[in-house]
Amino acid sequence: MENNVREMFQIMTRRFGLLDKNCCTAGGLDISLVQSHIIYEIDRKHNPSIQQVADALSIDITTFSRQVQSLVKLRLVQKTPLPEDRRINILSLTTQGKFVATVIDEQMNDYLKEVFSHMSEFERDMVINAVKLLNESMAKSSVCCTPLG
Amino acid sequence: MENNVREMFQIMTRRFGLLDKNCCTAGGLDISLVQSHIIYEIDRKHNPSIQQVADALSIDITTFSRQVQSLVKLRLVQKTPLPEDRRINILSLTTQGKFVATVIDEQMNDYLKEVFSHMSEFERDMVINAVKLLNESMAKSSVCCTPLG
DNA sequence: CAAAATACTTGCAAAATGCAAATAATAATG
DNA sequence: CATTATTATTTGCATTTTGCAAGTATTTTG
Repeated sequence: MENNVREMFQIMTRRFGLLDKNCCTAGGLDISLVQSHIIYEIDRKHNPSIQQVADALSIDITTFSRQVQSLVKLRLVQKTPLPEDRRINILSLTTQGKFVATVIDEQMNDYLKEVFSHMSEFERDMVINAVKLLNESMAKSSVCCTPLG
Repeated sequence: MENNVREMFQIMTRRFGLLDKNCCTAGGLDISLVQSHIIYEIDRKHNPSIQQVADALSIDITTFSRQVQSLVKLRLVQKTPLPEDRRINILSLTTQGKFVATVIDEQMNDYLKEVFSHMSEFERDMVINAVKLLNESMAKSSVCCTPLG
């Protein structure tokens, strides 16, 4: 039993990773896994800086800088220097970028809905509570993942 | 509430992905995320072929072929042609490879133990049941992840 | 104001990726 | 039984991604 716990988490993680990998074609563009995470994070945070998003996703800042450049080139993301500290660049989604974020979000929600359709309502609530609990516990953990939240 | 569901899953997935990213230094070697997944899968399956592992991990077969080559070079993995069909190469872990798999496994289990330590026993059981249920439902899903199990 | 710190970018060189094509072995067909 | 698929894996090649070291620009600190 104890032995299976890691296996269960490994499989679950891999499945969600896979889902991401298949993601995403949106608005006629092929979005990579990393790009979809970046778009998601910019959408979620309120005017994040480059550094903040890189930290949140644990991506090396130099790699991230270039990822942002390519998203800017695709006209999905905008960089705006912060007036009160011009070292800092604020990231935001363009209209096109918001559209892509919405499409990806719908795809993910459809998938989650489909997965939940194989459960009873009781089970569905249990799973949601469990994931919430897991996130809270991981946030408390000293081992990993402090930047996330 | 509905809105938060995807967010919860996104955060959870990212956290477990992160954990993997930090993983692993084992036996004096730095193991990449992809390598740790490959080692895990070879350990888990019984004498898998190259094709089988590539499918299980949804890695392009040509990329995977080269990943295996580098793991062979690191003396963590062995390729053995199958006698009854010499097109097929069976993968197995060397002693060193098994050691690395064990070290990674212990790290992951320690982490899970730490995460669960922030919960009651009741909550822990709920989370484990929920993850099991999730995996079963994802397996039933038509959208994603059929090769996994 | 000079030195240190912060936010970000660029130069490289190494690694990873994936399509197309090759090789090698087996299975299927006529 | 020779020929043609089919399957498993590898290599060529060109592109992309990655991350360290070093750079620029701006702000903070002493």
